[in-house]
Amino acid sequence: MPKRYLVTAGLPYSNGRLHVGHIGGAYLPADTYVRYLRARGDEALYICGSDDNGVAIEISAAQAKTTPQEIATRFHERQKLDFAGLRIDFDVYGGTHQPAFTELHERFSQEFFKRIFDKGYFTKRSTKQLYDPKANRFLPDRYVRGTCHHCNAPGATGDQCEACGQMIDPLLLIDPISEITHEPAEVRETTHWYLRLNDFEKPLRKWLESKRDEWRSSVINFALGQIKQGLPERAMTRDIEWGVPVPLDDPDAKDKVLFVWFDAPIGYVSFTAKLCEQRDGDWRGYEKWWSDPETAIVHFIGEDNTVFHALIWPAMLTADGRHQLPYNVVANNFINIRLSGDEAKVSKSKTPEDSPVWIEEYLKRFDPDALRYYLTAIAPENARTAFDPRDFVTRNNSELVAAFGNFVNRTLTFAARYFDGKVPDAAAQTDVDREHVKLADEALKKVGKNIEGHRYRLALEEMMAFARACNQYFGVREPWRTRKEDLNDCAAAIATCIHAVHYLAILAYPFMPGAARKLIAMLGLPEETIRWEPPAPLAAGHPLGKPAILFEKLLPDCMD
RNA sequence: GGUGGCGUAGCUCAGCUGGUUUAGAGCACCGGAUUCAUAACCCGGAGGUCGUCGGUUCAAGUCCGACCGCCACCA
Repeated sequence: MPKRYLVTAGLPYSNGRLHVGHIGGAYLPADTYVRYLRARGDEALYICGSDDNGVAIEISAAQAKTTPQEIATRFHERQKLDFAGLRIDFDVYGGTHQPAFTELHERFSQEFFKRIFDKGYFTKRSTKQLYDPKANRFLPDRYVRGTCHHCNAPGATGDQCEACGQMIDPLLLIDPISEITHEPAEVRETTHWYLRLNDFEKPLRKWLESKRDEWRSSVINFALGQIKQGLPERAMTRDIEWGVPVPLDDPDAKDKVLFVWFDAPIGYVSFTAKLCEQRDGDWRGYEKWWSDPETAIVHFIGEDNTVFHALIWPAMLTADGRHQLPYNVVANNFINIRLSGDEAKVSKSKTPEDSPVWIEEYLKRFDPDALRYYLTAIAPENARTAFDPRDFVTRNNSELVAAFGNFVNRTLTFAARYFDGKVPDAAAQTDVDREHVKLADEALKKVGKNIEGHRYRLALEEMMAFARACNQYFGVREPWRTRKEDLNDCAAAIATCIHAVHYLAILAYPFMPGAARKLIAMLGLPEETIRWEPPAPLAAGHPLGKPAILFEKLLPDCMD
């Protein structure tokens, strides 16, 4: 058993707004996991931050006639607010090019690169690439257009021809034009450093095989499949200005930066170091988290990042040799959206700007916990799923409001009205009552086990199954009847229901921290009492807080 | 073309290493009961030859093969 956990979620790229798919895919399950670990009593850190480097931000900035730094910082701040609004609580939210983090991050990245270089794992090689003489820069494939060398159709981009659907070799494109300046592009020679991933095939395969029982099979199968096909060399440097300068004393390294995917995962390490510096005044504290084998490092990512987290990053770590490999890589698929019946990807241009699938918009109008609940319920753990606004409303109303919230509400209003807002005496508890408490214990175990296995959907269902069982129990015990016929029996039933509410607060905490907090307050308890263990029954006479609506009911068309 | 995934009630999906399941849940639907509760809750009912065909097995949504249909990634 690991002694402590370091949890990361894939760094969001800071050139756009966050939507529900981002959250449900990585940040929310990771947050849920960390909350659970802490409630269980484990030491855990949750590390994240923005990925600020790379050509896309450089080009966004050029188009918006501003600087890459301005773009990166603007979206960094907005994304940070989105996370906070959803109660996704990182211990540190860094950024690979944010003022407070840049210095440490560049140093870590450059030293990392240098150590791998010194060990001889890079191959230096020249290639030809398209160049925009007016913009004075090499052009990524997407930023070139020309006539297709397969079918002679105009307007093909450097990666694909829309007319014939074939892949384009940008160097063969006829009359290539830069998308940046709309001037003709020319071929120039450039030099890059390639990481020989094939050098690591054997250790990576062995390591992945050892994870077969623990990891999601899709991640293992994908990674092993890539190794089987043979890992290629990959360029770890780029011809752009915005990024971490290549730290080599070589004229060919001038004006080049590290490939974003080289420095981005190092962000996990440099942000940890920054956090240690902020907390304890010494950045070196990060070693406890990254080098001590008693720490388990768990990466949460979207499916598109699998190759980097399961192969390239582990290869980098192996080459460097100073840190341990990930304990688990939890990859989720994408979440599409279903608007007016059609399923589609969230898109900056096609998704309406004020659609609640954008987190900024959602938070203006709705409860963060409702979204956390729904995104966990549709978590894309085995396959892509779709965010459907109408389904969101239905599940909010029929599950959170009608089942979970209703049980809490009927229990606490009953206690407020007929027992003076105090916990009644449970002395007359029956076997039925004790059975119900046993069911609660089982729910706690099952939900915990499923979270440990990264089966969040199932875990949430188990929580809801218990909430439903609570309503059944309430119906069986009929306190509204026994109140008039046998007050002691009624008291025992309501005391048991209050105990069950306490269980629900604990069960809900990893998924819906806000609701859990409200429940704890309604139970008249101090906030810090949430521990993932069977709660002691509240003493008879314990004063309860004021009952309040836990989840708001939504109108069917409120998301339209 | 290669690789991986998916195809189970009207809808959204569970069913992990084959045998207590006569195939499950939620929603929607129908009937009933109840009044503590945000017309919420509770009980009952209806609804599926588990994509198709073949195979392995005492036993297959669950394993194997072929095929059909969707999707993603790679070429």
